[in-house]
Amino acid sequence: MPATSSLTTTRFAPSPTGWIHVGNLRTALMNYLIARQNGGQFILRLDDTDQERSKQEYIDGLKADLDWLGIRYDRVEQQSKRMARYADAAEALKAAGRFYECFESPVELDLKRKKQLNMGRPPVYDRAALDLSEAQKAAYRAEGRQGYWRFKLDQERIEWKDGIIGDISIDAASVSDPVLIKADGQVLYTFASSVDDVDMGVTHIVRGADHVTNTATQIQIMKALGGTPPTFAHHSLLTGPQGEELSKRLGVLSLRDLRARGVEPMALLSLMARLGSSKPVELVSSMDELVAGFDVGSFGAAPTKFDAEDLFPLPRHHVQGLPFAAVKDRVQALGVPEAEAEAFWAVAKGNITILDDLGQWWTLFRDGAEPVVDEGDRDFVRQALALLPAQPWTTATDGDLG
RNA sequence: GGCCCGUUCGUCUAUCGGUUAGGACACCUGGUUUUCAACCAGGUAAGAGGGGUUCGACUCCCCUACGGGCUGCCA
Repeated sequence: MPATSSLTTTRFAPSPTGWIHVGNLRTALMNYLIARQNGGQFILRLDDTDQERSKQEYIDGLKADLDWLGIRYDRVEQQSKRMARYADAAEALKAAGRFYECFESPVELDLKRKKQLNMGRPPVYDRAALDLSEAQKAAYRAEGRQGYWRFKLDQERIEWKDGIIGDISIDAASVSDPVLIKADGQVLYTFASSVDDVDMGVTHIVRGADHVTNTATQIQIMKALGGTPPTFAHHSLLTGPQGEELSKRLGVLSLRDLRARGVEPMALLSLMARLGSSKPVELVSSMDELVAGFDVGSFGAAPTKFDAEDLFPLPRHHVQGLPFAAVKDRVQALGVPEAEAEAFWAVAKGNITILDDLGQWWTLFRDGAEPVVDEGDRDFVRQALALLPAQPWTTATDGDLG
């Protein structure tokens, strides 16, 4: 084996079209841990080929989130800066006869799909453009139509051994030839990603199960590019407590939100490195421990139910064990007088799950509370109150009451 | 509709034909604690349904049901 191919290289390739959330984090962390485990490279790759939706704001946010978690990348790549390379790769595939130009409009394609569905047939592209003569193509262009390009799949069963799913195969005939270059010239994710993974020497790819079908086509694209497909592992997607789509609830699960609420990075990482795996979830104190105890193969292929509430036992455990020095600033920011700050922390820490909870306890300490007494208990409580010794009550008071 | 994956305690899962079906989290009980949390000890709790194959099936095969994913000139 050549020495160059033995360097484990993984990547986290988010598209900067939103904030990262717990689902993304799982993917990022798994790839990161694999690189660290093997002394390899971890690349942060910004899949920003969709210029419409990608925003600098999200790139900054995503870096800040990774930084907060201590997930360090060895280098950053950006697809929008590699357009020339994609153009070259596209030319090579055209020359090799693997790219073919099509002229159907999105509306026409949509119509075709609907017809196929109505006839009970799978909505797979019929490859009509393959039969277009040069004269016909010229005629379309003369009409002002812009061609878009599809990758011609070899009609065979594409097989691979998935690090989580195991042996899996997909028949290329059941998949449409993927469009890789749009009519406006924009390179699509499936293509850019394949070119990058080959060029950057990526050896292991862990991603969500939503990419399984993509993997089949990408394997063929990578091979056509002269590359060797990496090892793939597709982790199951997170669903809500009832098995419903998680996306609806993602608002409360964005990393920036969790950070704002005082969730500690190691608590979050400890959970995400184990959730869905056969290994017990345990709070670790360092990234090294996470690296040492990580095993992609221990994850199951079934969808993972995830209740946001399950996120908090670990942070609670962690936060309650923090020394005063670690939270001093946070406590004082609440307006707790310096003289009382440490005592306040000592009493309040046992009652919180995340640091945010301190706020309501300080309010209680400062303002006192309105007693909640059931109607039927009023007399009893009044009598009890009357029997109580005079304030102030101290730790000795309880002893006096016997 | 087609294709892919899946279904074991409430949750995440172990088991690779013969087990008292194991662990972790949650929960309950007891201990400890001024209270709560933490901690310690113990406990409740599971193989979707139906057919096969086999001496024997959670495990292998088929069907059904259910869940997830994909089926974009998104990623």
